[in-house]
Amino acid sequence: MNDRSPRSRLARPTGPVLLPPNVAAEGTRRRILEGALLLFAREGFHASSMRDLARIVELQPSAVYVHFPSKEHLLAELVRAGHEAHQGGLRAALLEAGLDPLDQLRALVAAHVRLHAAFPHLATVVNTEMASLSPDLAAPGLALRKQSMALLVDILARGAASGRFALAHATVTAAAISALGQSVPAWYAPGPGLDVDALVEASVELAVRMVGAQPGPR
Amino acid sequence: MNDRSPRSRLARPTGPVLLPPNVAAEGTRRRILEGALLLFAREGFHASSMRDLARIVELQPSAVYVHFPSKEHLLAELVRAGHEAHQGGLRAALLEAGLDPLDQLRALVAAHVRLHAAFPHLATVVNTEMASLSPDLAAPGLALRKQSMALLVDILARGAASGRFALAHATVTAAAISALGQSVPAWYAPGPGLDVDALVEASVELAVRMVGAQPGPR
Amino acid sequence: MNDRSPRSRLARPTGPVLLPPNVAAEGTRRRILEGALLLFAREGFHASSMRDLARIVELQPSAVYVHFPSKEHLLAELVRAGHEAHQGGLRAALLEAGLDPLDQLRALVAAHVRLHAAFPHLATVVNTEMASLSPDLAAPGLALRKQSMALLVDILARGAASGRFALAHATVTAAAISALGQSVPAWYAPGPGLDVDALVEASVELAVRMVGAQPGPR
Amino acid sequence: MNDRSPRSRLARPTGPVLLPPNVAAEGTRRRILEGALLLFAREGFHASSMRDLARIVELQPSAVYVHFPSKEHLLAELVRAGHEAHQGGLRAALLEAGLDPLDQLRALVAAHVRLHAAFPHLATVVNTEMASLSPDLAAPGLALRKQSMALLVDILARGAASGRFALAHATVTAAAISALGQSVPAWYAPGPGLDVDALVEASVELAVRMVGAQPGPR
DNA sequence: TATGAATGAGTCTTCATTCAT
DNA sequence: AATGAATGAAGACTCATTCAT
Repeated sequence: MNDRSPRSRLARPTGPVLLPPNVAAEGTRRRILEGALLLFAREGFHASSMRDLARIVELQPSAVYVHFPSKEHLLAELVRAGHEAHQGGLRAALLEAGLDPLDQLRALVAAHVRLHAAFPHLATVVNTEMASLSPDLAAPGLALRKQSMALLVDILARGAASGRFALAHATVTAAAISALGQSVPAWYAPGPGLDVDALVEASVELAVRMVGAQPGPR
Repeated sequence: MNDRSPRSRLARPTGPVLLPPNVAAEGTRRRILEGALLLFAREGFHASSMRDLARIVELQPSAVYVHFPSKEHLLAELVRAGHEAHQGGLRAALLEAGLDPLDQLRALVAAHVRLHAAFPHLATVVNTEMASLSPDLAAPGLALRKQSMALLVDILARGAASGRFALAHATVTAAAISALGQSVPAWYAPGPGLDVDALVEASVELAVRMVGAQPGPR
Repeated sequence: MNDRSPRSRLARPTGPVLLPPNVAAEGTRRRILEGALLLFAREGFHASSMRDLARIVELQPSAVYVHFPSKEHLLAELVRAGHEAHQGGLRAALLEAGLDPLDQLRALVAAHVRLHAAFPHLATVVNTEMASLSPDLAAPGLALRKQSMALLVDILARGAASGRFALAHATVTAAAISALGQSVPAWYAPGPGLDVDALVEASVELAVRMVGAQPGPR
Repeated sequence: MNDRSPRSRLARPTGPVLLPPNVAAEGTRRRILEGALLLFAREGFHASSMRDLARIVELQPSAVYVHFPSKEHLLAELVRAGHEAHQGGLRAALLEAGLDPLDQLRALVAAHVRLHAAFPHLATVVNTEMASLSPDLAAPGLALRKQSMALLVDILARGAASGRFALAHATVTAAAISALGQSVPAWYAPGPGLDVDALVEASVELAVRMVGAQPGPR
């Protein structure tokens, strides 16, 4: 899972995988993206300077512009990648789930939480720095985000309609489940105390409780 | 939706109450604090310039420094006020609740959510910009935050110990309940569709479900 | 010689006498002058702010303007006082000396050095900060300075003409004697190792040697 | 009196040599250093702004920071260069002098005065603006200064011990000789009236008289 | 006589970005 | 693909000074 292969002595191994597999970038371009991700996640977009980034990736500031046209485009690329990975992860999970809304909820929440645990930096940047994007560059992400939320809302609606869920309040429940995942990068660090699978399992259980799942058909 | 009534030019009405009652500032100092709150919440601390702030409060940038020694101190003051209001709100709620952990949970969650709904700008700033504070200025807030979390964790622990709660996982549950309130400013706006009381009620219900509350003693 | 009398509890005794007797200022005005003297001597005129000064004299910056119209006028006052004290000191010394150029030289150098040892802060300010004065405010000081130099040059000239001195070079000698005194504040601090009288005596001896004094008439 | 010959607009002739040979800087970096030297010498460090400097060297203020990290570092570089040139000049002179303290004194004073006459701007900055340096940046210069003074003090001590000198007072004599050179930039300008060689010769003679040199061995 | 709030110009420095090489 | 020098705007903050009280 960690593909660090021996590289030239100039290589700067990045340790854990920071970017999801849907990011195609390689070489310097990828290093810049990873540096920006780390930097933006740690300092925030506006507190990060191109000089800081250049230092991290051991390049001159001007060299960054060979690969990305602006600081904002860097952020846009990360936000886009993050949203697509998220959306892709949710859709893939739903595809493997059956038609039962409860199964679908379990699958969706598991994927949602797992993604936030696996890519905490990216999730942080996506969730806290999208406001720093101009409307044009933010639009695609916003659309994906809306779709992801719709996925959850739809499951809740169908579960409620079928009597499978006893919702306290659809919107509030959706928000709570969404927040459950989004808050993960803020507090969770994988470790012996709580591994990712246990985190996911507990989160799923909480979601199931929140929707007031009724005894199933079977 | 904008209820600012026509007043004298000098009045500079601030519309809704932005700052909790524990903020003692008056006059220009208060106006600066409110302007900073609005600005920091909307743009983020690092994206907000003292020039912007000065423009908002209709002062020269240098005049802001008559009242606050630095931009960071402005943020620190807001963060401090926010944390104290939050802590105070939680403690007051607990004081009125009985000894039953479930009652305490209800009271705590209600206060937590209500505060986030009543002071969304302040909550946003406190939750997203504390990292912009130097360790010295951040410390008091961090301490309060820890205490607030301990309040919740403690209730969960006592409820679990007494058999009143059937927790899926204490830490995850605490995080989920905390996130439930913290996410409110990001999506909720009081309106006919969902008033604050309904939001609070639904939130409390979700928390109760999350802890797996068992039929009470009586 | 130190006239510190008991004053109100607000009084801030200034310790050693910083200003020569020809400075008439009293009360707050004097305290400001002394504070400015200390500050300008320590930090330099341009590195000293009115806020710093106000802090030193425990006043608000605006209160300083009640006594002096500007920062530059403060400096001008000090420079004027310094030059007048210097000039006065030299003239008084000459008055007591006889007609012999060597006696006059002794008297002049003694006064010159003694004044620099007695009022080192003032001498420092006068010698290093006069360039910070606008031509208008600098003019009186410049004139006095010229006169003081003329006093020395004249003695040298008369001594040379009468065969009493065997000068190496009139201008260079005058400069060296002048510098001999002016450098005192930079290195000398009264103490057991070298008291003022010894400093003065040694300095006079050096000057006498520099002019190549010949065996006297008698 | 102004010998700048007509050259291309871009040449920005600097006229006389302002910096000693031990300053390696070239191109823009050197121009900045020279501009800063002129400016600091004329206005004083604190009265000189980076804008002023940028205007002098025909650059944007920000471009100065490409070459020097701060205004203070500019000063530090000048002070360092000045001290090293001074120290180097003194040592070189002593190397060529024999073992006789009187010869050594002559050599030392000649070098001391000649350097101050040759690089008056640098000497001015070194002597008057070192106090504007933070302790860290001032330390190297302070150390060199101490060594230079020790060179003189040592010669005096040896001359006195050997009976070659009849000192009035070692410390005062050393201070006077030192001041003799340091005061040069304040009053001396090379010209037909007094050329550098004559200045040096006269200065050496004054120093010789000050130490009370006795008839030599030969 | 002194204060507290305010001003407008200025401080040093950093920013994202460009461009010739 | 990358550099080093440069730009012009903007950053936070300080300055000397004013003025109503």
